[in-house]
Amino acid sequence: MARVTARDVAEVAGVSQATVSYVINDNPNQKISPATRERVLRAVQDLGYAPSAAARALRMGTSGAVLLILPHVPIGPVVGAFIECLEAELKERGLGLVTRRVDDGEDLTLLWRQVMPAAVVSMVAMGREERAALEGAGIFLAEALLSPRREESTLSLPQLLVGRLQVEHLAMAGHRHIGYAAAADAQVEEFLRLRLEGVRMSCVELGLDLPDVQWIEADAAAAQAAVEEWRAREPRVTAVCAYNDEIAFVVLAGMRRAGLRAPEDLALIGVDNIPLAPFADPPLTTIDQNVDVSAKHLAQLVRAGIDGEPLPRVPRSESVTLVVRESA
Amino acid sequence: MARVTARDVAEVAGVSQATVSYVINDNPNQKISPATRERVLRAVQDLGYAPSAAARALRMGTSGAVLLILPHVPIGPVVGAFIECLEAELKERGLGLVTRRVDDGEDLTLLWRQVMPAAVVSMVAMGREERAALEGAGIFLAEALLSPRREESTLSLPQLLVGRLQVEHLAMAGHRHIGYAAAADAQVEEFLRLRLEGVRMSCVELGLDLPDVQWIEADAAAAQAAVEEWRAREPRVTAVCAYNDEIAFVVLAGMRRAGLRAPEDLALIGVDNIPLAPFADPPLTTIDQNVDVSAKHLAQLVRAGIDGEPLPRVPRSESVTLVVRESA
DNA sequence: TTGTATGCGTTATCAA
DNA sequence: TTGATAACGCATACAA
Repeated sequence: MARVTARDVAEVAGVSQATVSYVINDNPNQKISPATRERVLRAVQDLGYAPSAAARALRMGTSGAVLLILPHVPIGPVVGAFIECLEAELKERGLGLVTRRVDDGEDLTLLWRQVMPAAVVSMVAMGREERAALEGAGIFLAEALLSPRREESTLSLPQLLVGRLQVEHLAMAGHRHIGYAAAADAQVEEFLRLRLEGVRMSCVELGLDLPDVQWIEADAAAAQAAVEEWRAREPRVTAVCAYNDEIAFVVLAGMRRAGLRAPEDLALIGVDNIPLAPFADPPLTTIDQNVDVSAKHLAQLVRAGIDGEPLPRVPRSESVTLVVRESA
Repeated sequence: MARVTARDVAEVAGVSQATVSYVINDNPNQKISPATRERVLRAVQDLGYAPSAAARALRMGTSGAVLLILPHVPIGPVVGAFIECLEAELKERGLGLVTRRVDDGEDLTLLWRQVMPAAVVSMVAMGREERAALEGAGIFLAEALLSPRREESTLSLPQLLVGRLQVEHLAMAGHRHIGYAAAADAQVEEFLRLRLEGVRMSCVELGLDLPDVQWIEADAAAAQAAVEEWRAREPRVTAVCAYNDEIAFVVLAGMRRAGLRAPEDLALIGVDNIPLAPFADPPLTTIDQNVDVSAKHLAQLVRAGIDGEPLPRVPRSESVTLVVRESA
């Protein structure tokens, strides 16, 4: 059962292969008589013809796909939602999404040269030459970076701001001595660094002590120890920023073991607003990164970039919002 | 900045384009002198040459990728882990993974004809002709289905068993009247149906009453109402199977509002063993589907299938294990 | 309105 | 050991 090609279709329909191509692609500067079109379409149906993506890509110089380059972070609810949303948005615009996670040393050039995407959405920073090469190849680049950059097509996911918002909320509630619950996972090191930096900056600006950092393993007993460290400090830590909501859940488990309640004994604020955050005990106050709107913006950018239209004005920096529940 | 082709490399290296191809692919039945190979490789380096995936795919008749076909379910921690693991396993074997989520009516044939994968891993059932067509096209098919089928290359993710295990554990603890916390999400309908069916079957076999089903929205107050319904039943429901761990968290939140504790007032068991399960209050007893071992098996199957080797003997049905913590 | 012919970048066959 | 050459399936400029 060999592959059905446009030639087979042409033969059955009694037309030339070119005509098949015209019909398939609704080529605008080729008028096709309704009768021929009809015959061709029927033949396509009958034979179950599907154009070869490879041949098309080879001919067109691009696969038409959008390549999403992700750093090697775990795919949790947030990254999942981001991919899901971006995928949906692009699909609506007739674009397919190919997702690739890359390791640190990996050669990005090789990657996009292979995939031949029409556009690249990257969450890892690309070097100067890399960007030039992409431009030269006619591939539109949209970046979604943790550290902001002043480019038209770059929007930043402001991790620094995330940290600041956490502290501001706690300071507003009168806390002066805060702790930081860091994730002991090398994969998220970059995120952690920036969020913690944001926390530090904010502490300095607001005249608070620097955060008291504890590394949290996925273990309630260890978390309990960390919590007790905070409580034993002089002066005592009264509020904690968690790296994310998962860590916050672990901290809550530690507090429970220590017989402590949030926010009375120790206030707690997370990041991500995962679906389970409202169901923590107590419901988790957290920072929402609104990745769905980022995805929407990215999709708009990509769409315009591919079509060569002027880029829509999209916020340089995505909005990050505080979600107040009960834990802080 | 036009694309760097094998011809450019050949020119720089002072050899023919065919030679470049030989060197690149380590063609076994072509001896290349070390000197030539060296020159070619240097030229490749200098020009930053990367072979065109499209051209290669066109020529070879396959893109070499593995196509993962997923139903349109939300990408939570479990599906995320599955993808992640499968991706890693395949990468280890030099295979790339292309993930596609398909809607219900979507034409799968079109999909694989376009991607030209070397193998397809499908979580949606394929029709008889579809499978024949794939075979004809020389594409290896491995299925990971919810409903088992007796094929060599099909392994089932036994959702029925998941439900049974939940009930068996509860029955063992002496519960006779159990409730079922169903997810009110149309996307997971298929999973829900099967898990619930497993619960029903097990109830019948063990001589328990049929489960008392409550639909749980993502809302603690609503969950509280559901919990109180169970408690008001005559005879009273003493244990609940949740559709998954997320629903279990919601039920726990509802119980908390109702002033009830697990397992004393109401035992609770989830499914999935998500990372947060140990940190619920109380820590969640649950069923682990071990998707990582499924992924491993699938990767083995795919590898053998592509290489035309005899398929490794792999369990027809994946193992599902009970993880006992404190909630039941 | 339709058909003919060409090239996209590879790999692989065969002759040198 | 190497090089010329022919597909692979498609889109399009150009001829009819």
